[in-house]
Amino acid sequence: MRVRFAPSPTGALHIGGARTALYNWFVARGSGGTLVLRIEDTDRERSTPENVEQILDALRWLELDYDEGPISQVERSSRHAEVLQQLLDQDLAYRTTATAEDVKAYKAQHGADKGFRGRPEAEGAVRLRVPEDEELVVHDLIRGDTTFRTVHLDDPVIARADGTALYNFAVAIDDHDARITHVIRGEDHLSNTPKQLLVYRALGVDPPAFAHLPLLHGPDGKKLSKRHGAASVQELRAEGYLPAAIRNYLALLGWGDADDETIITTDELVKRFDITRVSKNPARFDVQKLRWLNGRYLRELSLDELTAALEEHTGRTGLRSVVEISCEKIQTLADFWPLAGFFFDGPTTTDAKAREQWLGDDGRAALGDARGALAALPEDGFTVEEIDVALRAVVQAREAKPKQVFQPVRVALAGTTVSPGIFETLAVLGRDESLRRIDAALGG
RNA sequence: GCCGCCAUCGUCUAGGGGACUAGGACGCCGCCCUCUCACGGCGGAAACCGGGGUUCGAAUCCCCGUGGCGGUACCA
Repeated sequence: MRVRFAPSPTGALHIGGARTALYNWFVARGSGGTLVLRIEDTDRERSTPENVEQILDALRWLELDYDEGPISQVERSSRHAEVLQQLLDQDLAYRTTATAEDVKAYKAQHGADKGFRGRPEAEGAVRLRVPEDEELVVHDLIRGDTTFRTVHLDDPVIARADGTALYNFAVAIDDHDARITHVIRGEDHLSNTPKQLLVYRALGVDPPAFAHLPLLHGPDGKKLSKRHGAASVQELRAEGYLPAAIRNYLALLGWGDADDETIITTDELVKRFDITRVSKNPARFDVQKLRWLNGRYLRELSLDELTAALEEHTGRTGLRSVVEISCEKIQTLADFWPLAGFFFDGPTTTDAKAREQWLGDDGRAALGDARGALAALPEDGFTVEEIDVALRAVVQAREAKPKQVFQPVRVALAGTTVSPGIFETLAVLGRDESLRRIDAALGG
């Protein structure tokens, strides 16, 4: 199999596009075939070299490698011109100056469901001749057969007046020349397929196999955008999601097999993925589930791996001991700093409500007792076990509930009521720093 | 408007005529664990869009309706 992924290089690799890339990759890898990249860059306005590079970078980050490409439509313009002239010579296509308004007028006269047929002229855009009334069947690996009648189809413009090729024309030529066997793309291309089928016919070649993926929407059913948290792979990366988790989540967004499992390794996915089992319904992107899944993947990393990932993400070093005690509390790399930043930057989050609740008269009294117990511990005895014993003794002595002692300490150290385990936090912070922070809290 | 695609819990899905008191996962709720938040464990609420057929029997097949989405560019 020769499968091709054709991103539209607008800079960001949209999540829907990432899923299409992933499915293409599954099919290519699963069949021992080849993944070819084809860049849809005939619209030079937005397809800058920088944008193309950003897409490739996102693909590499997701670890979706391609064997060939990128094929650039712009670079293939002479080939497109050659085929165009051929179709013109064979009278399979014709030039016309008819505009969109002319097409509208034509329909007003002949009926809205009648496709536009133009009159050949010496100049103008090139339109492909569409058979008068014939049934064009799109065989789709996911949807089965869809029939389009050519009467409804306008003669499509395949090249501008200046001779440059348009998408529906270029894509067929490029895919054929690249010997593509499988075209897997978004459902928004389904209606374009009959036009491409006509181009293949004019070329006198067999079309590839098609599979049209259902579209992806945001949680509200609308088009996915930044408003929904993230719309591109680049944004997911910035928010600290792992490539493996994204691959797993995206694989399941529109596909599932009889096993119905949720956490599946990429290797297993490649083996199991079956394009014919892809869902026909549009799916909604649910960040909640991705977060959960990402948390599962995060917790499967070794301490060293997670530390390295977090140090790269935060740009800080020396995170290991803190990572060790907070790893089960984060779902993305971005969750780490808000939770554990206080270890390094001090209790900067001034949570007034927390101070009010836990550092009132009772709290300060408990904190004072806790300070005494902690200060009694030797420098080299400031361990989780010893701190545990010492603090629980304070709880006993005060005939208090554990949290009545622990929470004031937590607020003094972290500035908030949420942190890793209090004994672990104290041990990692060390005796001196812990006492310093407690004194600061008591003094304020 | 015209052409086309789609329709199972809030979300992602399993299901392909009897195995369905419709299964799993996220989320939600409750309980357990517990120093907070989590993690983990246990339990719960929660769906076949509507109407007609076909059939002994329909979530599953057909038709209509409704709804959602896509295409309808000298964009891709």
